[in-house]
Amino acid sequence: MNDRKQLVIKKAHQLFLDKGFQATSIQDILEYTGIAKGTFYNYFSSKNELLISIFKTLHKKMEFERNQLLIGKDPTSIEVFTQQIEFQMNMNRSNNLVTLFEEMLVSHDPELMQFIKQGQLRMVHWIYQRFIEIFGEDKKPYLLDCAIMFLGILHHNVKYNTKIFEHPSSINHVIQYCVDRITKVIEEVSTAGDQLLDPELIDNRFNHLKQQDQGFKHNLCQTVSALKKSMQQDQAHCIELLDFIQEELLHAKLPRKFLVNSALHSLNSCLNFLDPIKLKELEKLASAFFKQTEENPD
Amino acid sequence: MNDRKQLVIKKAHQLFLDKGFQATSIQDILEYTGIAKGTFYNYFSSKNELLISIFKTLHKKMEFERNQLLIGKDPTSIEVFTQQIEFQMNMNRSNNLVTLFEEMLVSHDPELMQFIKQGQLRMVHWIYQRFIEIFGEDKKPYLLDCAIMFLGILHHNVKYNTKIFEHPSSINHVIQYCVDRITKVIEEVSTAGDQLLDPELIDNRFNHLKQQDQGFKHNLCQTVSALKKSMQQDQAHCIELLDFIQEELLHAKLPRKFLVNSALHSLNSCLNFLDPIKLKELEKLASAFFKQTEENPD
DNA sequence: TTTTATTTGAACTGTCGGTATAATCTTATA
DNA sequence: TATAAGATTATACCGACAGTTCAAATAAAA
Repeated sequence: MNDRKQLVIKKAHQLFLDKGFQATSIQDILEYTGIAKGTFYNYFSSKNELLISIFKTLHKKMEFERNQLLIGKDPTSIEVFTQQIEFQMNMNRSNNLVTLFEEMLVSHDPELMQFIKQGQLRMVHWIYQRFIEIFGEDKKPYLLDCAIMFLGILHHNVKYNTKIFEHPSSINHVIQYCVDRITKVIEEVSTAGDQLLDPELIDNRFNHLKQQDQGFKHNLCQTVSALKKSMQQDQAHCIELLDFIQEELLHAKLPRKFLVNSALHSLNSCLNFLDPIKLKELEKLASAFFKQTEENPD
Repeated sequence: MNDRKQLVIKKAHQLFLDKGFQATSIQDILEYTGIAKGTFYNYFSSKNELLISIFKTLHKKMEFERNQLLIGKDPTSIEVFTQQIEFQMNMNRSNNLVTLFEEMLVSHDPELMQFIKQGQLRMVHWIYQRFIEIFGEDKKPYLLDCAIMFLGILHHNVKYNTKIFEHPSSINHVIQYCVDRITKVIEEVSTAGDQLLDPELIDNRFNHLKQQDQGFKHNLCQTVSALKKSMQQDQAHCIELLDFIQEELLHAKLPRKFLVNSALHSLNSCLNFLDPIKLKELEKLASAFFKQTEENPD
């Protein structure tokens, strides 16, 4: 994407944060960014499309950094999840995304509506998947409900703490409270066996994307963290190597096969510290991964 | 309020439900209602003010009927509360109030923003007060948090059940689920002793109502007891009437105006026993009371 | 019938999102 | 370096909109 266009996105974002989307006219954007009207309509076919561009940019950034927080951490740890939520809420707040989202809902533009609905679903789905990792597969039937309720509790508590009562309590405190609550609710709801929505509803929507990928991701994280746990002593360089492999396979645009293989080779010389079975599993995962990406390079 | 104006409010409401607020032009309203532009601006100073009028009308109706559901029922019963919520959610849904609310949030009109904030606070406050009745005064420190969370859970669950997944489960089922959940959360949170917001925050916002209410209470008791003292002889039926009025005005959920007026009328035929000045005062108090409750039924 | 209040409807202002286009500037290539 | 292709600018324009104004028409009250 053009640098200039990128700049327009950034500056328009600033304007929207200050004045709101509806209240910002295209003329405002032209003056603030210093481009001409013609250029604007070269970049974006409408004001709505500009808004979508802003959102896509932010969304990518958020997903990337949110996943970055998982690297080298235990995916089953609730504390890591809390940190991820904290990060996202802080980003939401500093970017006033909530307001922008609300404005999008109003637009009556079907494309925009679809986009926002997708975004909300992705968020629910992400929380749902993380809950499965954290609370275990056996709680799964209740975790879609709980993901939805968690978002409800979180947003309402944050809203009333900050906006309505202007309470000075830190947002992290509110988040911790919400995580504590949903943890108990998950316990309660799964012993009561009370289900509202079948998780298949959301599984079906997302598994066309990358069911095998989700499985792969899960297996990879599991295997890596199992390996870490299996270490006899604290082997800093082993941890570094494992983190690197996880990072490269999960988040790199173009994972470098030779580096991963080299890292695996190095790990093999630490067999006295590591569980050899799990290491074999990791090697299998990596080779399967590269086989698949070589067959299907997109 | 003018009948014609009332009709405009009703028809404009229909239009807003069909097309949305922003998407409905004033011209649309003029054509649909058959009034002239001049008339419109005689009735409402702007489109926003029309929206506020619509909301006030609906809000009054909702509060009235919601409180109607309590008459003769046990206010501590959770089932009655559930019915009240069901009624409100069904009214919300059939009137698409949620969408209208969202559109209001966007307007950037400070008056509108203030109005909606007030409305949301009143809803939270009502739930908070009902929770106190249902779960007891001892749980009070946690019930503001729980009222907020209940609304969060409820709205999110309803949204995802109906809008996003278009799940055919009845809304009453969803509501029951949410009530069950919050009941357990209240238990859990009060044994854990975990508080986020001090209920004083909302008590303080609404006690100005109570304060003027307190003044009224005081005057009423003073006047009634003065009347009793002013009686020349022991007039049992006068005392009964006075007690009835006091009781009805102070403690009835929905004081019956016609009964109070009838009682006052009867008392007027006892003027030879009663202080006429004090009786006039009592009549003034009663009429002021009903005037206020009709304007502001809560 | 006269007075008073309400309603009408058209003309007007100014802003908006979006279109169209001719003129100007950049950049890459021949 | 010259020139063609593409990007950018500036400006005029369109229809739709919210909101204003006001004199004339109409209805209601006296």
